[in-house]
Amino acid sequence: MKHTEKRNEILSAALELISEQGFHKAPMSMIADKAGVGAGTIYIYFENKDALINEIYLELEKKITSAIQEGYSASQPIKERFIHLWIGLLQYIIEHPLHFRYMEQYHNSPYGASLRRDRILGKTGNKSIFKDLFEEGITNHNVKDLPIIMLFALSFGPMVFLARDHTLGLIKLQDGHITQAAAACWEAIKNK
Amino acid sequence: MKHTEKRNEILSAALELISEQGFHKAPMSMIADKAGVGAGTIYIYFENKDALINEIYLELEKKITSAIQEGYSASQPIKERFIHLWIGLLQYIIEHPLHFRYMEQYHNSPYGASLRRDRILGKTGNKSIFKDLFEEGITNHNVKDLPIIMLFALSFGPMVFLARDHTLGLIKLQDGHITQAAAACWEAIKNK
DNA sequence: AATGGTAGAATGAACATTCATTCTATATTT
DNA sequence: AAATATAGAATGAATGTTCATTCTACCATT
Repeated sequence: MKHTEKRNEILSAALELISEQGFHKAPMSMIADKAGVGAGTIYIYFENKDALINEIYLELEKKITSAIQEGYSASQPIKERFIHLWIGLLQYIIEHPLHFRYMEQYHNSPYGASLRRDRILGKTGNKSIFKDLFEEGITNHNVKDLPIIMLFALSFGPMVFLARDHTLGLIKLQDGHITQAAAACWEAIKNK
Repeated sequence: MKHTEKRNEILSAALELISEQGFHKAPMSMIADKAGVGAGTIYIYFENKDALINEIYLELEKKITSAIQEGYSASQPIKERFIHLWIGLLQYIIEHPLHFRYMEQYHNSPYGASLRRDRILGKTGNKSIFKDLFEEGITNHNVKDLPIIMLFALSFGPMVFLARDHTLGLIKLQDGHITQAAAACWEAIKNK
């Protein structure tokens, strides 16, 4: 087995266990077993458990970012672009429940809190496609002139709730529901 | 110190530590210290750590439920009632950041996974002020005819995001922001 | 002195991490 | 080509730490 392959085995074993059981119920020994690898081997590929956890997060983020860009056309009206991105992201979440559960866990842990703080308060070239879209919308008076972070909350808060309910089986999201929810979020942020 | 007092000392020490550090970084010994009590004493008042954790959750739930009912006037128009409840709940969260952080932790843990928000939603016959309001709105065509759980997501998803950002110090919510957010949520669910 | 309640030390289980040893694949020599 | 040497990768038992929970000696009250 090649170096990269083994690394990926470890990453995906950890992703699966942590998503399903949480950080504390996913011991390194169990991750090693699931990856078909010795416990010590993990430490050849990752400095420690924290590093492994952060690495998984970064990889998921990369995948999600590239997934939602797909089919994005900068030439469309802003409303259509917003709805395209919103639906694309929710679609991704529904198709990758483990990824979503992992991100949730991460965000609700010290790991995620400090990362988020750095991202938002630090000024290190933190651009995102959504941020760009919101800024454009504010400039052109298509979107309410609110702090970006509030626009994020209005757009993604409902999405996360819906995704959670869906993965928990409390609701079976139909295409119609998704379209309606996207439109409702647009109505929440659009300028009247 | 009376029996009830000591019990409360333990509950509030645990609430504070767990809110700030998370379940696993809040050892029983530390809770005991903070409560000014021996470690073993906690086991006189609570069967084990799980029981303590669940008890805190139940007490918080009771407090929050009664707090949001305050000043609620069933005779007002539905929009005003919605905004009153929404702002009241966010206000409570802002004034009790520890309570909010605790609830968040709990929901994102094995403990809370089962309970979930059917409590607040009143899925199990348990009357809920929100559910009633949404149902009334749908009947009278003031609110979009969507599944209750979606209306819930649209209304409270943004609130949870805002509260999280606020308690993390990422945003300082002004009264104006809160009012605007409440109005935006109403716009998301109202019938056009 | 007997009772009831409490403190905090003792216990043992779970876990992350380390490290001495074994294995494997490639290079070097014959 | 076969035989041997070597680097570095992999292993998993051992270690030290952190906890939840239990146990015992002590204190206050009667």
